[in-house]
Amino acid sequence: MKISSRFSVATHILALLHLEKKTLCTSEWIANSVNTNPVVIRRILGQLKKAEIVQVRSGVGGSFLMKELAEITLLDVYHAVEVVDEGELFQVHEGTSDECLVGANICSVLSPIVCRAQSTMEQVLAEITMEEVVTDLENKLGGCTE
Amino acid sequence: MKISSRFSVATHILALLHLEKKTLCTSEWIANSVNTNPVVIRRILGQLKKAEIVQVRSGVGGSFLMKELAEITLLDVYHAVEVVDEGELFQVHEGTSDECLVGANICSVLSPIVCRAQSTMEQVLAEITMEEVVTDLENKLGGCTE
DNA sequence: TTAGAATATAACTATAAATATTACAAGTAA
DNA sequence: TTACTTGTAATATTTATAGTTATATTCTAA
Repeated sequence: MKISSRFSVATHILALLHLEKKTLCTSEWIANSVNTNPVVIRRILGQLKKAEIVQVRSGVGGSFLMKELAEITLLDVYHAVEVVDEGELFQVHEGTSDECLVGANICSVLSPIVCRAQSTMEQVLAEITMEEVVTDLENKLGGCTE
Repeated sequence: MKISSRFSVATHILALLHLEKKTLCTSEWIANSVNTNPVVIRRILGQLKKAEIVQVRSGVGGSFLMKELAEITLLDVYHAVEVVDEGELFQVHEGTSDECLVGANICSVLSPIVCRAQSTMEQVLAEITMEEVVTDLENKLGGCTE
C-alpha cells in the first residue's frame, strides 16, 4: 500500500511554478519535467486550483502560484490532491460479530488509535512549507536553472 | 488509499486469542467473529506466526499467543502483516527529468520528509501494546465473554 | 492404522485505485 | 480563422486487496 504519487507530483509542480516564472508552464511542459502524461498534470492542477493554491489560465495556457511558498504547507498539498481521506488512512474491518466482546467493540477501540497515528503523521506535513522544499532543492548542485 | 484491514484483523485475532483461552480458536471460529473467510484468517495467522507472535497448531487446530500482551506493540502487528513497506508509505514519483533542478532533485528532497512523516506515525503504534487494546475492549459493555 | 478435522498454500475471481493514454469540446489570442 | 491550450470523459493496464474453492499435509483419537 502506498499513498498516491499525486502528492509528490503536486509538490514538484508547485516548485516548478515558483522556479520557472519566466517559462510558460503548460501541462505539456510540466509533464516533461515530471515524466508523465499532460493529462495527469492537468488533473492535479485542477485539484490545486480547487484548493486555491494555483491559478490555471485556460486558452493561452500556463499556471501560476496564488500564494507565497511559505504559506503553502505540505499538508495543504496533501489535502488538495486527496490522497488520503480524513480519518481513513487505516482501513478498520467492519461487519464483525456483535455477539462477541471483541467483534462488537474492536472497531471503536482501534479507530481512535489509528486516527491519532494518522493525525500525527499529517502534523509532520503541516510543519513543512513549500518554501523549505524549494530551499532544499536550491541547495542541491547542478540542474537547468543554475 | 487505505492501509489494508489486515492490520485491524490481526489485532482482532490477537485479542481473541487472549480472551478466549478456553475456546479452540480455529481459523473457522475466528473467521466467524471477524466476519470473513477462514483462509483470510489463516493467511494472517501465517504472518503472525512468521513474526513469532503466535503459534499455530496444525492437525488439531487452534492458535496461541507466544508473548504477553504487554510485549506485543501495535507496530509489531503492523510490521508482521506487512501493510506498509519500510520507508514506502508515500510513493514518490520517479524517472523525472534530470535536466531540470526540480526533476533532478525532487525525489532526494521529498524522500527524507515523507520517511519522517511515516516514522512519526509508526512511533504512535509503537507506544501502544495489545494489553491496552484488550483493556479498552474489556471496558466496553456487553459481549459474549461477560 | 485409519477416519476426521484442521492447517498450509496454490489458484482463481472480483473489485477498487492509480496511472497512462486517446479523444474532443471549449477558451483565448494573434 | 488558426493554432494552441485547458477541461474532462472514456478506456486500458497494472497492482493490491479480499473472498473463494480445492487439495495436500498434519495430527489425534478411536
